[in-house]
Amino acid sequence: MREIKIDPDSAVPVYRQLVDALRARIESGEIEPGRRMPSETDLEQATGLARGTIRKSVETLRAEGLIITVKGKGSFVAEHQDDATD
Amino acid sequence: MREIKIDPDSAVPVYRQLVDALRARIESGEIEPGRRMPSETDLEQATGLARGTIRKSVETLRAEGLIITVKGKGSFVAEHQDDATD
DNA sequence: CACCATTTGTTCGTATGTATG
DNA sequence: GCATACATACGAACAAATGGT
Repeated sequence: MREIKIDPDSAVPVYRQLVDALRARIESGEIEPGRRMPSETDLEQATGLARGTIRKSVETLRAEGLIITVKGKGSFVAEHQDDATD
Repeated sequence: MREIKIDPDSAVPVYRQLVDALRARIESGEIEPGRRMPSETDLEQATGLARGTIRKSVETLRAEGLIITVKGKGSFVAEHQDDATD
């Protein structure tokens, strides 16, 4: 896992910073639809954050519909349904 | 497996208590270098702890260099290299 | 060879306690 | 009180390596 820079002194909560970083990777296409996201353990190492915090970030992405999560397997970038109504 | 007493109400985390108990068995020579450690399942029964907790203890011993682990086989007391510089 | 039991490895789900701002 | 964040702990599903039948 590549390092993910988190600023613990920022006014932006660290879990939010991680949400933004992961969303950027998804929306840029760096992690393609159907591909697996880094595991929670990977993200712990990449960020230095606690697992509970990682999970809060991942849950946010899930709530946004950007990923789906399967127990025992991991989280995967949603195949979607781009939000564009166009 | 002989029972391993764990005090869930102790200020010492239960995974730490297990680390200490296992380290004592190794350092006393009760489990000799090269011999296999109790399996995770054995330790679950001997302690009543969850497997994740057992694994955390075992990982600590591994990090300390006291044991080596082989997937599908088990963990074995390291042949070492006593830390004594003597 | 196929099958199965044992064993460790990986991953997510949930809950509790503590501390800080 | 509430949100954030860390550590601990239990539970569950899935995966892979090993060894014996």
